[in-house]
Amino acid sequence: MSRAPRAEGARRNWGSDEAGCSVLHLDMDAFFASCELARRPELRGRAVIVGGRERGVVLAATYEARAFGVRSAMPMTRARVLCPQAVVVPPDHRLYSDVSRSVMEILGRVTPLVEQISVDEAFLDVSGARRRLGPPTQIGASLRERIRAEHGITASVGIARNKFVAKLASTHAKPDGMMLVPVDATVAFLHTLPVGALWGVGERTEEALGRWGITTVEQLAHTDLPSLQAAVGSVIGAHLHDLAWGRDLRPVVPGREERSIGAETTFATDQHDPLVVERRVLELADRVAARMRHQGVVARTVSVKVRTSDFRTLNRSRTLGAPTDVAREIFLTARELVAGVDLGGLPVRLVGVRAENLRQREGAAAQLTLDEAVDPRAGAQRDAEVALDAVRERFGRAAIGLGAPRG
DNA sequence: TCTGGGGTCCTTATTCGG
DNA sequence: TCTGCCGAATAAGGACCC
Repeated sequence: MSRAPRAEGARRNWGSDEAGCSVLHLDMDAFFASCELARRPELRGRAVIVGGRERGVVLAATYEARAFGVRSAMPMTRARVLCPQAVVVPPDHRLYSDVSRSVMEILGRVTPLVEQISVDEAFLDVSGARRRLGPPTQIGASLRERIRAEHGITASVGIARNKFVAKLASTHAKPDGMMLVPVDATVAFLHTLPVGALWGVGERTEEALGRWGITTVEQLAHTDLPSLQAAVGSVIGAHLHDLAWGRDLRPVVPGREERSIGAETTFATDQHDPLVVERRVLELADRVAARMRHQGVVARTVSVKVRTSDFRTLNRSRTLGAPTDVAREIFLTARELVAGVDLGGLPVRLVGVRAENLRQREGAAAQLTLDEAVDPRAGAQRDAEVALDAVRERFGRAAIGLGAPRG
């Protein structure tokens, strides 16, 4: 699912010295599509695209589909034109997260130092596992084999001295491969790549660098820092310069806490009716709050996102007096924020609700109790929503919805 | 061709209290 | 009491990642 550009020149054997290379990046190939193939083996060998309906984008495509130019994040309409014979499968996120959890368990048997960075990839620091399990390449090979045997999907592995280089190595090992970048080959490897391969260089930054004549990592490495910072900003400039020389001191951090929880949806057709938008905001607030309660967190800030038909995106946020995990409170705040957005007369394409400034509910308990003392209904509302959680746990999400509060 | 949904982080402007 | 300055928190937007 990675969109980072690759360089054919970088796809070669860079040597076999594993000394100092303890960071392993594991990335599952065409993950969503691989999961679908694993449960429907009759699709193997065919062009398969996982993606939504009319207004969706490609979430994953098998390599057979990619041969026709299909890429992830491409609008489905375009993908169907490029590859009309492809089998299109709607996404089943429950399946993918189940497989993901199981794969992460496999990784956890190697070392507790596993940092999951998305549903389909993770970093491992195997420095402590070498004596027990052998060199990193051996650990990588055995992980790939176990994932294939248990789930029928392939994963690629990059091994290097730090996270950033390991990630680039796995990208260039795909599909179904493994690449080691020895410490003393790191700079040579990086300097075969275009700037767009660097983590943090997207379309805009690539453009900005291009205006300064910088199109390759090697050129970036040899650009003096002040010029670089003038081109892309001081923080990003310094960061990219470090990366271009293979310097990345970020450690592998297991179990990072989430900073925000959100939900958003695009309407099937652009929406003029504010009541329909409001109804959707309620559903989203409900989903967000349920997830917050499930994870035992409360939020101090509520933010909304509105995208108009011309694809302009507007954000509004408000920090609450006291943290909450109650859908009703999130909804009431979100509704006000959305109502305050100047749409310029345009219909709404997308609306989203996000809870930010998260903290554990435990630590915030005193504040919550105080709040409930001021307004006892807040406690009652929360109790009602917890009861809803229990019903949904037994009968499914669709079993029961949250009523729209008045006022 | 017409652009999802889940996030993180950075930048800049504004506000507010001391 | 007024002014200026500073730092922290907030708000909005944007780039980026998978």
